[in-house]
Amino acid sequence: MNKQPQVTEQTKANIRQAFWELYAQEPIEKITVKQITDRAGYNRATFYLYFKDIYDVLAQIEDNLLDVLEQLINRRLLRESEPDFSEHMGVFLELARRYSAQFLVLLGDRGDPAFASRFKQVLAPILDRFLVSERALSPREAALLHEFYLSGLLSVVVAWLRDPQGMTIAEFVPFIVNDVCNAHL
Amino acid sequence: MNKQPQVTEQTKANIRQAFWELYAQEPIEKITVKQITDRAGYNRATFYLYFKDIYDVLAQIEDNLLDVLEQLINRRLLRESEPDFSEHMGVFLELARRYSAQFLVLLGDRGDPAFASRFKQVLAPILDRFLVSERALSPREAALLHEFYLSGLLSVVVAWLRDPQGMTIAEFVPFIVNDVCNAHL
DNA sequence: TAATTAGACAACAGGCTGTCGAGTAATCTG
DNA sequence: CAGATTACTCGACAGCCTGTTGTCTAATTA
Repeated sequence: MNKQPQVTEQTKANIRQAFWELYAQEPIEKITVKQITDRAGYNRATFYLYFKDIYDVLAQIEDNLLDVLEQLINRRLLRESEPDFSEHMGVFLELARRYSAQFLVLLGDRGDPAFASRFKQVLAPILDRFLVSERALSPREAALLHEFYLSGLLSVVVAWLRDPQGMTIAEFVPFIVNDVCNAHL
Repeated sequence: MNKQPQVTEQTKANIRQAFWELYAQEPIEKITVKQITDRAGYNRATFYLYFKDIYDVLAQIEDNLLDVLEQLINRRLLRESEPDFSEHMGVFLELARRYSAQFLVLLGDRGDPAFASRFKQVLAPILDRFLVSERALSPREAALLHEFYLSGLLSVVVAWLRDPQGMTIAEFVPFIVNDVCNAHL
């Protein structure tokens, strides 16, 4: 029986955690490997056993987060034969709440714009199922309308996450459906 | 007559230009002062006469861009007693086109998320004049709706800029007004 | 013409990065 | 259970980048 890999995983997790605590406080370009390993309690060289550089740590965290999102979408949302927007929104908002600490940092002012792009790519197929228009749009117009809703919805969800004293999911969903999206659902 | 300041300004402009050429190609954290000054044809130390660090160069470029935008808004748009959304949009799109190279980089995947925030703050007062809702919204709801449109419109404009072969301003404005925003104008 | 100022630079100290080889502890094998 | 092997961690090194200081040159001023 091999017990070592657990040590490795624990070490990686500790380093990721230390990185994340720093990343929530200061921009990534000010963070040094020494800061991270000091905080995690390892030698600086140990960092390089598990990560290529500091951006690799961030990438792993992002990949993991997008994986969770993708699983949710593929397993719970895209399978339904009669999709319901409110239900989809509710499910998504629960996930957003659970990972709000990460989302708020990654999508915030010190965050990673590339993450926002990837996030939107993952969400795109869901929006496709609901977006309609009065008038028949050209492919180009449809793509732009899609981009509008994708960015708008993502931003409004982030704004909602930023205000923990604000609306509950039960209040927020009908607001989105009735007041924000009423034109194109 | 003092001719020196012109030399200074030219030097700064050369350094800014060299930085920008690099920034369009690679992420800012990979850029070194040496790269910039080599490209601009100065000694590395000269850089520090005019800029605090590399982020200071970016900040100056961003400030300048937001200044231009703010001037446009204060002088041409907010003064009108009977504002017209289509006209505002058209004026804004001309500016966006003129500076599209900068906007596309700053608002793109390798860009600066803080710039997007500041950009939206500058645009906010304009949107305030046009955004309405069927139902009376609470302040919290109104803020969220505002955020939705601000982010959505900015993203759709960026998507439009990315596609130079795409719609003209004359085609794009009515699309925005009639197909995208029809619910809340 | 002499003094002052602006502009540019070479050189230095200090910090961070990425790597390599050595050391220690845990696991496997005969 | 003893010796070999593997997993894991660390100290140390070379090289690059940063930010600053003092110096040199050329232009401006008096």
